[in-house]
Amino acid sequence: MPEHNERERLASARPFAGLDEVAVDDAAGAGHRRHLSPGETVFRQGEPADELFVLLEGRVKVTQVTSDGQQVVVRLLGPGEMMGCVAAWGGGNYPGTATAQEETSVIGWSGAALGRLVERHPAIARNLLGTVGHSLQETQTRLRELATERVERRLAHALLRLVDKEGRSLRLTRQELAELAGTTLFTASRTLSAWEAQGLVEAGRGRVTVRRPDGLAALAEDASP
Amino acid sequence: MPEHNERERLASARPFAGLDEVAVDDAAGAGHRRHLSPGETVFRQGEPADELFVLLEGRVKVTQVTSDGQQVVVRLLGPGEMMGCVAAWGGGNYPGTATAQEETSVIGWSGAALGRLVERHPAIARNLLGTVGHSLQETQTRLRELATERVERRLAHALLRLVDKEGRSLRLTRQELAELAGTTLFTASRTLSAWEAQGLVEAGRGRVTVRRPDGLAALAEDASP
DNA sequence: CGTGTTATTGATAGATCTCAAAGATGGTGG
DNA sequence: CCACCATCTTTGAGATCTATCAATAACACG
Repeated sequence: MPEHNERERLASARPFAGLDEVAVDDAAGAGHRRHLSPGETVFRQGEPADELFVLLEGRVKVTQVTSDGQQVVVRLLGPGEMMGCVAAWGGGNYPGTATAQEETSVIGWSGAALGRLVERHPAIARNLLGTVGHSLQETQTRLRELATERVERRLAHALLRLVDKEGRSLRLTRQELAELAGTTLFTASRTLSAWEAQGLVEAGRGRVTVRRPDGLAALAEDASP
Repeated sequence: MPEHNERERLASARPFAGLDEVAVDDAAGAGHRRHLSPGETVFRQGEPADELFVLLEGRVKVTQVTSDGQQVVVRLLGPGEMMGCVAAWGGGNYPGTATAQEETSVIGWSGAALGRLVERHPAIARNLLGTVGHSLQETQTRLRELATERVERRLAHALLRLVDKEGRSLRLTRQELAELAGTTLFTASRTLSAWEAQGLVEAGRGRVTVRRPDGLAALAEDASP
């Protein structure tokens, strides 16, 4: 409903950063909105990737499942972030599933609409490239962590990344945290318990509050406690 | 030396796929060549990312090291592939180190030159986006594998990916294979020994030949032997 | 106050890493 | 042509982390 608010959101979203009002309005006009309740999906893994989305309001989780049912959290998104970028270059199918975590609204553009938009405002192309590239770097970093680091450190890194994006009060289950760090619910729970005993975090049902980010950072970087 | 050959290489490289001759020549003219012997680096982790490169000839390995010295192979590149794409959007520093594995020649463009090139030939922007996006997808897949799969499967996947790109005869050490799959030299060696006993592969010093890709695929996908 | 989800904790087994030692391999220079 | 060297590889034994399984507890919600 609040058009004004929506434009602000778009203007602060990565793909449209630094664009003038005209361009943002043009983009806003070309896209179409969609509202989702918790549990509904923006797109599903394997579907043809025909649209690119920007999250206006709410939180979205992007997951990938293996053939045998195991799940990984690929990304957690907050307002202003982009998803489904495969659509931008006609890349076939969505590689993951995007699920709303709370009341969420998104705005989406079809590949064709996006093409026209980029033609009118070439800066968008550069922004898109930067956004995707940024994701690539973050993913490569996670890859390196997963390949070389122990579970406790990976958990610390995962939490710290979330704190950077969303603040110290995080709303996620142990299961989700585990999938982010590539471990199991049980190990995540044990680790959080230990950290809570050390006063590093405060944990509740579906909730983790980081008390001492510096303490976690020490765990994540260094070896010694 | 062979300008003709070079243009063919560029034209078949992902960032320039589908472009007309004029554009390819323009790109070739704007970039500058560099030759590297085994062990020399195209760029190093942490250096300011000022150039984007396309590999014309040879093989290049991109690695990332952790603060405590552990190493991961982020990518292995063959002719026509792109590296250092961070430079395309002024993204700060190279996240990894690119090392020549054999006699190698590359062509590079500064961020500014690339900007001008994209202005003259907008299709390049779309190609770049597609290339980076493709890397992102592949990286996310590896991430999922690393998070959910056992070492043997990860090794199988790593080999299969290489076979797809370079054929059945691969030139890599156990160490490199291990870093690709996120495991140790020792486990990689043991696994290859087992596979060799089953006739799946043939291994030598710095060399792996895949005899039965289907057999590896069965290991990688399914659970049963 | 049930009821279903989420979290905790313990015991156990198994995969994988670590460390150590020895065996191949291929290139190089005398 | 051969001996030598650095590098790569194999294999074993033990330690350790982490997943797995099972049982219980805490929580939120209608």
